[in-house]
Amino acid sequence: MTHHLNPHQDQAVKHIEGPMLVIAGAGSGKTRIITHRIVHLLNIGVPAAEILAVTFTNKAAEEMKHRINQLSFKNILTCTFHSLAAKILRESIHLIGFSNQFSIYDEDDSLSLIKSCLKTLGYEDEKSRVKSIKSSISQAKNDLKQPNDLKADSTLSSLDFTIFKSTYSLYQQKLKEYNALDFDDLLFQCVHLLKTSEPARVYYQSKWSFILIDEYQDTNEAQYLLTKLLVQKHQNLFVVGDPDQSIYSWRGANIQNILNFEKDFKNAKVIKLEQNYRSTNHILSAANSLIQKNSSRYEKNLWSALGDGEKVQITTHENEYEESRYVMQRISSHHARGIGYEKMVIFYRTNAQSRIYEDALLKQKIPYVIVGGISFYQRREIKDLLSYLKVAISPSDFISFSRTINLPKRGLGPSFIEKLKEVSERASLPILEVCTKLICSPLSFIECKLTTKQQESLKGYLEVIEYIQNGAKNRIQLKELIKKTIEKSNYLDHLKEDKETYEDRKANLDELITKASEWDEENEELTLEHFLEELSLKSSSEGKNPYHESVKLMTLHNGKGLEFDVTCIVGLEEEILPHVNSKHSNEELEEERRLLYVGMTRAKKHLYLTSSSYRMLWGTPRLMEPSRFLEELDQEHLIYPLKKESFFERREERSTPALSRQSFSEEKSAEDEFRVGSYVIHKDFGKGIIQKAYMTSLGKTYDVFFNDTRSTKSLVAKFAKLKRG
DNA sequence: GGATTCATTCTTTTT
DNA sequence: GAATGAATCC
Repeated sequence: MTHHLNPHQDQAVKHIEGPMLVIAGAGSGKTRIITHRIVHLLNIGVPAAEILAVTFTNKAAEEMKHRINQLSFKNILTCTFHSLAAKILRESIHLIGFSNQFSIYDEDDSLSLIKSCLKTLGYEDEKSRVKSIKSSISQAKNDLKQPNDLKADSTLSSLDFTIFKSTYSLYQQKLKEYNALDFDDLLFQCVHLLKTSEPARVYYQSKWSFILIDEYQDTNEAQYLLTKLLVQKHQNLFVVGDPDQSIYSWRGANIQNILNFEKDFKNAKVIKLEQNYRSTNHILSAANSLIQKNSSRYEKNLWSALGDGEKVQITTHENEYEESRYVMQRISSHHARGIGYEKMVIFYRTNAQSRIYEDALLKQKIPYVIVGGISFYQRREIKDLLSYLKVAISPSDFISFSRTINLPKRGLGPSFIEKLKEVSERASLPILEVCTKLICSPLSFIECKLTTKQQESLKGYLEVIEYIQNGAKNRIQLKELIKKTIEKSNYLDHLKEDKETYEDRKANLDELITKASEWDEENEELTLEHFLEELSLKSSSEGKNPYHESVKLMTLHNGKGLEFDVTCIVGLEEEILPHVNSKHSNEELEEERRLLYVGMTRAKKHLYLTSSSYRMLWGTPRLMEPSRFLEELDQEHLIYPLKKESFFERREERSTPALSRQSFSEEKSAEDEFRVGSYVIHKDFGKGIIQKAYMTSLGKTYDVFFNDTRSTKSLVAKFAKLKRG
């Protein structure tokens, strides 16, 4: 950005003491305000060590550090809430009775722990609900509720509640036993620490006299309390956010935190930044017209001095292939006219939608990068290897132990693990120690009869672990440590079992080694613990070179904070955006609207909103309805390049039976009572939609997709008495 | 104990 | 349609 600070920005940057809230609309120079304010603080003599900048993602934290470094040589702590909490707990968690060498469990780790808890409690049948239990636990922790604080909720049946409560309880007990914290615990325990330990509170409250928080609208209860605890002494809290871009309520984010800022912090100053430096006006006005449909918001109106620009282009296509072809065409055409691929983005609501665009881009030989998605550190081979390191550091970490003990196959399968677990629980010994005892003094744990072969392989495993432990102690280079771990464990044997993926996975391991050697160079006194911590908190595999000449593909959630010349938002259909699961409540619906708003406001010059009439969804072809959000956009900023008649006439046309062009149906349906796309009601199955109409030996037959069961049934007309829906 | 096949489930977003 | 889990067979 080349502009100077406008008066509002200047006021924010020059602010020094006391709480301040900056409501920063999309494209109003949010990050710029934070970085400039930090530099301003440094310039007036605030020591770098007293400034703390908190962001929401690792990417944002790194970006901020980078931008500060462009303006100043001083080193400022920029981190995410989670990494801040991890840092604090590493130093001080012993004050509340945990070991400072805890492991951090990611989503997968905690899921498998919850699974095993359910099993222990005898709820075998509840396996399908692991995920919902996980999210309930997560929700409870975000609200800082321990198992005993829970009250039966009207939404849960009493049995469900019992299951939930006891599982949560056992899960916490196991985490402590395994010396592990999950993501939510990092925040939870950190708040707990600051609340209960006076010395910790005093220490951390005076450590940072200036705290800045980005994306404040996304804070949850735990993050809010952590913030409050940390700023209590100095009250120099500077938060920046935009309520209209709050898109993480499903993760516990509480929009009230930003809306109540003035009440929470006495004498808070508020500044609104409403000038947008990113988009041209048709785009901006269209986005404004959408977000104004939300009822609960902090009123503001963005404006831009960048001219009218182009109207927002709306198109509907026959099916998702046509849709992707159109997007390809637009991308190529802009590229031909001189816009680099890296300035273009394709946004979708769900990750599952990315595949068709990958295929299309591959076919067109257009370079692309998927941003977000399956992260490098969540790949199986990487997690396996890191688990080896984790067990070595944290010998009670049962989850990492059971992940690695039989990789490669050592003849030490589930039943062996089960037995060990029992012994370890009964003797309350770390799982690794049980193994050592088993080898050194086999008589003391008689129940575990091992074959000689098993003993040998267990010995082999322990040697690997021992090697890692010694290596860590003697500060061997990480690169060396990882290389040797792969060698000594014969892990590659395991990968070789799947020849298809072997090369890829091996390449990933090589990349891990490369990353490790980069770490070795960057930081001499880096310990293995630090390395593991950093990796467990990092989910995005930020591309090697972010400015690479390639089209970006990502979910709308991943788009926050970015901007693109050419922005395509695809799949604008009911059930996708807004997503099916968000349609029950108005709050969730408003969040979907904000999500689209975030996507639209990424666009600088060209914005495309596309949709399909038919789409393969959950394995079956479905007739899709255009997203309600399209109707909410102010018409004067839109254009429908593919059709002469307006989009709404098309919509009319499609809801009448005279549907002539259907790629998924047969033409025979012309004289039938129901046609493809008609809504019907079945007395047992409820409301449905005709997907296919055809003749069989039994007569007219329809394939009907039923909303209630989300499945398609083939029904013979004369037996199934279908009514018009 | 291990591998293969079959079946079922669940499809949102992520630190 | 993918990915996980259970059942079955070696």
